Amino acid sequence: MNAPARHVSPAGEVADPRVEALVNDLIGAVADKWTLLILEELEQAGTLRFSEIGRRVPTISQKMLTQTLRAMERNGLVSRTVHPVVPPHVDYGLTDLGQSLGAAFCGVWIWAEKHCDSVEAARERFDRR
Amino acid sequence: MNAPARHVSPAGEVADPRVEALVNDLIGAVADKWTLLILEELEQAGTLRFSEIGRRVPTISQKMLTQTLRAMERNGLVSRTVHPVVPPHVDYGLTDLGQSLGAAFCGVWIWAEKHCDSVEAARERFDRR
DNA sequence: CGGCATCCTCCTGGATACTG
DNA sequence: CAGTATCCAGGAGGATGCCG
Repeated sequence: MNAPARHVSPAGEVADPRVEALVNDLIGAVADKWTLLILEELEQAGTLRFSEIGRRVPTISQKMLTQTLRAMERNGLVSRTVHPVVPPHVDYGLTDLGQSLGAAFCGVWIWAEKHCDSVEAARERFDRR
Repeated sequence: MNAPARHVSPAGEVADPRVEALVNDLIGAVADKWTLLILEELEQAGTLRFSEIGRRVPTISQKMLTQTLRAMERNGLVSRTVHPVVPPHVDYGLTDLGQSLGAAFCGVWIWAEKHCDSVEAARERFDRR
């Protein structure tokens, strides 16, 4: 995901271009389908094992699961705890940063739930041409 | 974007599976990099022409611009007004639905601005291995 | 169990050229 | 100006197999 352009914060002031590139990049990294779904699951459950997350997000392949978890870990959103036992046991949980992101996305989930009918209606109207 | 699994709303109650699929699909449709950036621009400017949006989001190709605007229009997020003059003049603006989505994403932008340093730090820590 | 490596396919998305 | 059409490369992402 490359880093696009200019952004003026909701507060109104124009951001320094360096920060801005970072922010846009960050939005791209974080506003990802799998990231969002995993974030949701971890927020609900607190802590989950690798395979548990897979079960809760059935449409994700384990490749994407690994990949997404790794990216989230790199971005400081999740913590990964390996218990040195056989068979292996790895727990994933949200960091404080991850939890704050979950809270930030809460508004979007609510929006989606509230307006999914409107969107569906809009789609049908649009498609009828 | 296919439609994944189960979702429990922030309010806590388990959603009806039909709504749920829609919501997840909606998240996928809406949590898209270009959609977010265009949403931001239209929210700031109120109304923009096709080429003006392109100028404000320099990294977007005009193909993706057309495509994303069309999808947003279909989802009822933007309204498209064609002025029948030569040369053509087309205005794009947010609908009420689009504005409400912009408001919902506001929290995410703020999060990104507030925590981009933490994320960068986390990345450096992670990469140092 | 929780991965990583490999292979292979498809779709996204960029570049370019053409039109009303 | 605001698109549509075409071509093409690269990356996303699924399937499978192996390892600690």
